[in-house]
Amino acid sequence: MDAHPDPAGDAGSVARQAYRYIRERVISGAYAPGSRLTEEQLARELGVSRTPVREAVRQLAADGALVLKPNYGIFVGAWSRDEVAQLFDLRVMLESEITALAAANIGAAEIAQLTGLQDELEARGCDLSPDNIERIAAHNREFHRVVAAASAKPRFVAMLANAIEMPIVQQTFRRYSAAQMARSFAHHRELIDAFRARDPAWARHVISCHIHAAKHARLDSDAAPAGAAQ
Amino acid sequence: MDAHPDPAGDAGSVARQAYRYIRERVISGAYAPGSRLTEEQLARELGVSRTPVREAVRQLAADGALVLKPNYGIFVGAWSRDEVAQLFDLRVMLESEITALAAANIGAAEIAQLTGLQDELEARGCDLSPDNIERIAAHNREFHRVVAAASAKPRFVAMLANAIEMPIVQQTFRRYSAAQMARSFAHHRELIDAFRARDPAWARHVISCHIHAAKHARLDSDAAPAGAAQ
DNA sequence: GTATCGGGCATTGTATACACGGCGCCGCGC
DNA sequence: GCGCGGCGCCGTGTATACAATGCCCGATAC
Repeated sequence: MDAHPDPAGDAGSVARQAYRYIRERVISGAYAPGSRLTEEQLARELGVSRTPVREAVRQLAADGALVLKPNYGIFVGAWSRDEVAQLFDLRVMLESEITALAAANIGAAEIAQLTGLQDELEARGCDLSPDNIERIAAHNREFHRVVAAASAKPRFVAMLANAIEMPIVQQTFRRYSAAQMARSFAHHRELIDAFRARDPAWARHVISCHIHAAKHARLDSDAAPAGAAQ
Repeated sequence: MDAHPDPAGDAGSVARQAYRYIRERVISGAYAPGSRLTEEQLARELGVSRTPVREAVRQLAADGALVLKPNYGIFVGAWSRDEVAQLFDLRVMLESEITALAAANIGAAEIAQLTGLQDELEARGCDLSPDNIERIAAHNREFHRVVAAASAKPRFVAMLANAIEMPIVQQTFRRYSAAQMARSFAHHRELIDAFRARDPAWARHVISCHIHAAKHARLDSDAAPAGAAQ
């Protein structure tokens, strides 16, 4: 894996690469929730020494992706169904306020940007294959990021979002049905309309619906995961 | 206080000590905002090697207390007046919701606990000497932590609070006048009464006032002292 | 005088070696 | 057979050595 260390596109330090690698494995479920890891094993997997691995692991522990037991071990984070539900409730609070702010402050350029993003999103939306889902998720994050930027407090909103992102992103969005995806897109469209109307209250309620729907999609997909391949 | 989501490492660990030491120096202003630090200097100050210092520094960067420039240096976090104001606005959002939840869920035991804390707080309140201020601040944090615990989502609320704590705690609360302190205490008392009445709306508005007052106290205290250079 | 290029140096980034501490296992005693 | 204490192994915690990187600043050309 490090045998081909892209000479030109050194996409960051080794520690950063390790961070992304481990994070990806945690999110995708390759490391089972609650399971134990060791620094040395990760170092071997990545073909690097323990030092950058330690750095990545500490960072992921701060994100909540891993839990460290001092002088003992590293464990993959695990959240109960109830905790995930709590987290979505918190997200409703946060994003409602942020989106209302955005509706009051947003400019025409940003609305156009959101429209463009949503066009691309829907162009891809028909294909639900795993790797395309990944691209859709990325676009979706970008959409929400632009909304956060329009709230006039982008830096701190990002910090908050980061603090609670991990338990939510783990496995989310990968199991959306076509109907759920369609509803999600409809919410985005309605949100853009609310922005065009500069109507904070409308925007607030749209985003509330959006996240509530996501919450239940997630909880349902946790409950009935049998069929899908990992 | 075990519930405190402090970064990994047991209390005696060198890395943990380094974390607390540097954090304290940043908060107290011993390291001026925006100034540059080096790992080696910090290691010498603490009498340890760079390794645990690096760990502490990374943690503090995640907290927002420090800013790292890759391959170059470590800088103490600095926030503009406007950013601090934004942060307090965000806190109003968050704590309003959390406090309203707490008002709906809180039990008699927790109300008694808050009352006890507030009694202690006011017993100390007359003395505004710097080291006593520190104790008052600790009690104040504990008060708000108990409220968060009553919101039925303590773990994630703590994560959120942690994410935005640093720019606020830096220098805050140290310059409260006697009148401001008295008002703060009055808010706490009123909040307890709102909890007794199980009135979420009342509690929400009390905490809003509380944080708005804190915001302006902080902004004024930033403006007043000799540091007019910035 | 000013802009640009290149070498030196300070500082971070990574690897390796060693120390410390906890957990589990085995043997002993009861 | 069961509980308890010492011992060894495994894994993290810390120190040190070396490599790589980016800024600072002087030299040089225009």
